[in-house]
Amino acid sequence: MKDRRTQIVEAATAVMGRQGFQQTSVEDVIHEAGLCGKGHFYHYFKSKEELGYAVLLHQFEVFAETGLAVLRDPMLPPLARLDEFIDWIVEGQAERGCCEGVSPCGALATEMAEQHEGFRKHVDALFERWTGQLQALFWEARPQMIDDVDTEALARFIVATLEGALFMSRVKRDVAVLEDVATGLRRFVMSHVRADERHAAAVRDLVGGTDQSVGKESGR
Amino acid sequence: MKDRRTQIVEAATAVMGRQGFQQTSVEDVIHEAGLCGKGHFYHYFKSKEELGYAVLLHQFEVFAETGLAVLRDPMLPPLARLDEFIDWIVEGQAERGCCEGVSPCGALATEMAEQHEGFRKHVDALFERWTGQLQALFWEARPQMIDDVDTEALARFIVATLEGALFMSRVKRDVAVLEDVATGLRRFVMSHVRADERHAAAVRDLVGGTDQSVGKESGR
DNA sequence: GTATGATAAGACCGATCGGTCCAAAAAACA
DNA sequence: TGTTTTTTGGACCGATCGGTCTTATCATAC
Repeated sequence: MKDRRTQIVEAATAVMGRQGFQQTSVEDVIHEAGLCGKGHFYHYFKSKEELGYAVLLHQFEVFAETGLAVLRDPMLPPLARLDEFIDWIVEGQAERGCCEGVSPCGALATEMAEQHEGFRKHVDALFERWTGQLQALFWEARPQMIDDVDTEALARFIVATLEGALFMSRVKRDVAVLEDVATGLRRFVMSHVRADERHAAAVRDLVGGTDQSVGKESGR
Repeated sequence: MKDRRTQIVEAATAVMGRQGFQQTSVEDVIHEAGLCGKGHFYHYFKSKEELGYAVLLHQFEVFAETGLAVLRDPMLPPLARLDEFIDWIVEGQAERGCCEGVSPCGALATEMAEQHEGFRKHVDALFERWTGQLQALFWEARPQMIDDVDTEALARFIVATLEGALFMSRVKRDVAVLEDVATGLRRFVMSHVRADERHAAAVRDLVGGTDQSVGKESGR
């Protein structure tokens, strides 16, 4: 049973995901949350800005609990987890028709980061967690990888590329872009893996595979 | 000698690059352009939206004339031009301290694309031009490249990655991210080049190079 | 019963902003 | 000199929005 506050945050996340932060008035949020009167809203939040932080945080938690969790799945070898994670991103975007973003920096976070310093730092913090998570994964996978891999740079490359592809597919309203980029990204990661390890638990169909979206499902 | 209209557009591009489209009032633009009275502004523009289109277009032209032109430089072999172009992106971001974006989808275009359909289509159009330009480059470079390269996918990969890295470096206020990604990107492109061609006119210091920003200058 | 706090409903204020309109000065042109 | 266009400067309108405040209803706990 959720309390009112989280109910409001979830409603706000939904409506702001559709319209953006600026474009959403607190009355929109109130209406979406099904409550009546501003008094009620301001009983739970000091200001719209405070709501903004809560929405950002909520988005982050959703992303961390569903997406980043895949990167830690103890049942799979590290590189397979990365594969799974990329799938998860692509599938999510496909399901949503490339609009609103589950991604840490979907339209919403992107907009808010640009808005003011406080929001920017929150978004930055998630980038940090995300790349950190990937770095840990590569650290774990280092037996399979070539020797001089800069894990931090590699992690950031992946984040930046996915982020850019997410944005691009949003603008083009076409998942195909993201799918192609995901294929390229797998290939790129593969080029950091020892040749004699490339068959095993590692990245699937590194060349020519175009059907990333029909992969095995993880518990979601 | 610029006419008033373009003077206004340039002022608007500057101030909106700093504050965003929504956050910039027409009075801000008027002030930045050094003219007085709204009447004067509305003498040249029907609405703020019309100004928005003009700003977007202006940004595109700047990007096309300075950035995309590098990709067509007839004095250099194709892959060297790509190298030069990546340099240009990194240097631009470094000069601006990772804030406002010369990039086609700097903060401004990103925000506006999300704003309404018309803006989105304009941004999409530039993506198309940009990837088209890259595709043409790879087509020209095909003798040096391995056989089964999907030039469209490769071009889009580059655009998405640069876009994402630009955004990420903006959020982190740190060019290092972009520099690392650029290095990775060169490596990725390199993996599509025939092994026996990797020395020549092609991509510079593909491995371990960390000083992309001190490259040779092109006429800019 | 009564005090407390959640809920409902909405009037209201102050500020911002996009856009219109007007009138007078200045400049360009005849 | 007279006419037209540009420029100036700002008042003003209507709408939106964030935020405050008030009043009333309802449930719960003590």
